[in-house]
Amino acid sequence: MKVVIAEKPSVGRELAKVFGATTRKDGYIEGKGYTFTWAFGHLLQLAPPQEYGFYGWRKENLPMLPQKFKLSIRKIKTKDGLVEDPAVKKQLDTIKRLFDECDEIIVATDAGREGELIFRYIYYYLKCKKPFRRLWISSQTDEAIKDGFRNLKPGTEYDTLFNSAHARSQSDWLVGMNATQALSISAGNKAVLSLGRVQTPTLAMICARYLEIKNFVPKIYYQVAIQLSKGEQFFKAISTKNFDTKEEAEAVLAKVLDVESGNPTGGHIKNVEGKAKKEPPPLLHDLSSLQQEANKKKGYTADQTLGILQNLYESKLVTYPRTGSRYIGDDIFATVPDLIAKYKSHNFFGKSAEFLLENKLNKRSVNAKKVTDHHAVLPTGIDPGYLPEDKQAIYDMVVGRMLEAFHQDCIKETTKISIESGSDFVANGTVIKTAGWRSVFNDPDDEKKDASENATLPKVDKGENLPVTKKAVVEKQTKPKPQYTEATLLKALETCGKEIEDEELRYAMKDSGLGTPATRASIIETLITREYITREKKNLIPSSKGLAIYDVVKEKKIAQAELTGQWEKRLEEIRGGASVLDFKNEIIDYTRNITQELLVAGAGLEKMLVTG
DNA sequence: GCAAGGTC
Repeated sequence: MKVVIAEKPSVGRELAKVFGATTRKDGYIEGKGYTFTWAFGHLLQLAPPQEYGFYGWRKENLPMLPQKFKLSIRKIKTKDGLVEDPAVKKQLDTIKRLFDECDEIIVATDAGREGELIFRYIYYYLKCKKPFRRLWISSQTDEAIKDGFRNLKPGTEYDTLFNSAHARSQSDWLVGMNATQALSISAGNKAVLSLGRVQTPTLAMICARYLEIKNFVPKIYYQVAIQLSKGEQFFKAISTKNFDTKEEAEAVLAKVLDVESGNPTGGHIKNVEGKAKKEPPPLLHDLSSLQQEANKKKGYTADQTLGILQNLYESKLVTYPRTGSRYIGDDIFATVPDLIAKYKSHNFFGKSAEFLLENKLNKRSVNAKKVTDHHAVLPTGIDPGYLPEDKQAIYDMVVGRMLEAFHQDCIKETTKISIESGSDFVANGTVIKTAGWRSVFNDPDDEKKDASENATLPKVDKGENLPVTKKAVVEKQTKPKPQYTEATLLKALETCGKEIEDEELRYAMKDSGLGTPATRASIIETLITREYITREKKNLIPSSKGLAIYDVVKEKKIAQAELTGQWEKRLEEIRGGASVLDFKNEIIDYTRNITQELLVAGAGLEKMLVTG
């Protein structure tokens, strides 16, 4: 018997279905000489400090550098504290029995670093010696699965991938556990002051933005605004220059040839420029883009959206949610017309669905090379029936985005009218000519609109002279960037690697950013639980505690996104066969340094924690 | 009491 182990039940069941295995047992499915079982993500984790004899939070224990890391069963919080998750324990027992009985294991965890780690932790924890081969697929269609099984790889081909995964895991433990204890102890051991490779740079981003806004000095400037009329229609134009003082603006205002100062047609049209602009549809949703949209439109937190989406996934209404890809492969694309057809008589999306069925689909979101462990989020086409409001809202965002993504470009026409009336003025306007994908929701254009922008402009010709019906000086001021919301923070976590100056580090982070799609919501929640940040309406604002910690760590590597870049670069080298030992030694060195530094630097925090 | 990673 061969046992196939997947990362999660949904994949295990899908594989079983393709093989025609149908005998459902508790925790696995049998049939056709195969047994299909699964994990629930990471069942095992690096054991906590006390399992190496580091009891309590004591300076004498630091830095904690286990000779050999141990694995322990994932814990859950109950009223009696942390206990081994009984569901995990049970599944692990099932896997152990199946591994004992089989003559070969086929590893079908997700095709990536963490997927490899999920399997290897189980394999080594169970002290299993059975041979294993690797299924490596990035699409869950029948064809891709069959093809993958015909091309199983030797398990050892992924040893270096496991090495890099293991190094990532241990490094996070070493730096995170030690830095957290060091800071907490030196601040008087009154509260958990957690630090980590991901959470601390995230906190730093929020604090830096907050301080930038707090210290922002707005600069006042002036513009002159005029209103012109063309027949019955009025439109607004703004001086092409900004003025530093009110006096300069008033001097320009005085020169305007408006009707009131005796000029019936004092607005001379110097030029009219029209341009058509194509706006391609947005890509399909990945988890992060969906969390951003849900935060913007409905105010849901990243964590809420993930929870709702997981729920929809468990009800089989949407595909796998924790994806970082906004693309699908050609195989999935082939199923899209049938999927769209399911919404033909939908009372809101029906029209869009019908349009798409009669027109060529836009393939912007179709690119197999950009599908990583999972493809973009799509509805499954199963009729959801009645859904509560929050689930309905998220479900509609998934369906609506699918319709948008395969829709046509939106065609806009921008018009720029240059006017002279004593001095130079300009009027801008944008008109949607063909709505294309924007017809799905018919939302107002979300692009930034300046106050000088006119929704529609009357048809005017070069050389015309029009009456200037109003004029005024407008006082304006420069604005700081806005505080982070969950939406803008998620975006920043995804893209922060792209702002790194060092080219190699930037490259190393090019498809990762800070954290992963599956973990970013929980990173935000951690910062809130620690009382480092609070939600104020949609904004994420640092607390005095958060700012005090930022002040202690802001110059240190643990607060920089670059640290992840450096690790990613080395981990990729390890995957390519480079020494694990060199990296581990560097991490141990760094752990020693940061621990020492924090044991000193945290002392100043004690007072803040007492006074609040 | 602690990381970051995965999932129910």
